[in-house]
Amino acid sequence: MNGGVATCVEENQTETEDLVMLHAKQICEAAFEQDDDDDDDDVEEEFAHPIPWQKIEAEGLDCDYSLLFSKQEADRLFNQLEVEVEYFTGDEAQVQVYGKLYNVPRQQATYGDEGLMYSFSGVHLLARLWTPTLEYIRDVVTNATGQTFNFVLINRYKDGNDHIGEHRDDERELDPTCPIASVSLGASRDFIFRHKDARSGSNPNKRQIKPVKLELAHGSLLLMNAPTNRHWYHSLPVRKKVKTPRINLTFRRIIKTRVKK
DNA sequence: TGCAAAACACCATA
DNA sequence: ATATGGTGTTTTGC
Repeated sequence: MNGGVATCVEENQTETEDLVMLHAKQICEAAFEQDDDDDDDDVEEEFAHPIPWQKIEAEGLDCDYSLLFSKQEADRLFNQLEVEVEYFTGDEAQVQVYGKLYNVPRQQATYGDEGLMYSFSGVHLLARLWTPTLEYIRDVVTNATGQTFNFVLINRYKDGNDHIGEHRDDERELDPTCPIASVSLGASRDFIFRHKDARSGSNPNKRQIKPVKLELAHGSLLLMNAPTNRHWYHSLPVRKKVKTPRINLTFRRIIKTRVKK
């Protein structure tokens, strides 16, 4: 994940806010340029075609982005997941905020190793067993990153109205040394990081830190390395123009906790 | 082209 | 984890 890094960072055009925006198309072009004539003869076969990674860095933020799947394969994986994945329904699809119950504005599912417990919105649940497609994607991600994962959270955004608010991923039961690997399939969506000290409210230490905006493309992989999750919140905002679904898979390594008797 | 309305985005709040 | 409303910006359509 340290291979040739193309500079695709461009300042946003607006004068009111100059945020960093990475455009998927540029990343895509850079990736394929890189791939064309890069055949080193003396590397081992399985590493003969390393993926070009785009490094994304800011104060306390460290991510790597790449196109992991061709359009053809990403299409195939998307279609298979649309058949295979069983999403939460009923209570598990609801959340209570300020005393009111809401349906979460997306669909969610969790899969992982046998018997793996995880906490979600305060309750402890058992992950479903991996499906063949999920195992395949997990293994491709492992080959690309050298990291192993025992759990995946799936979020499905049926269109641009589905979204997720600003949050950090719960660290308590996550292996802090393992990055979170986020695979995107389907509609391309904006993804926004905001530093915790840049958030408003009663923050005595409020600082002016620019958000980092990415566009997560069909077939892409975003690696969120430590300590990103400690300092930066992230969200997937509403985008009314988006009319087609996106499936996001976040692979994690969960530390198995002792079950109380 | 220029304007006004509609749609969208962002932030604060509950 | 949310939706909602106020405010400011961008897009649309005439």
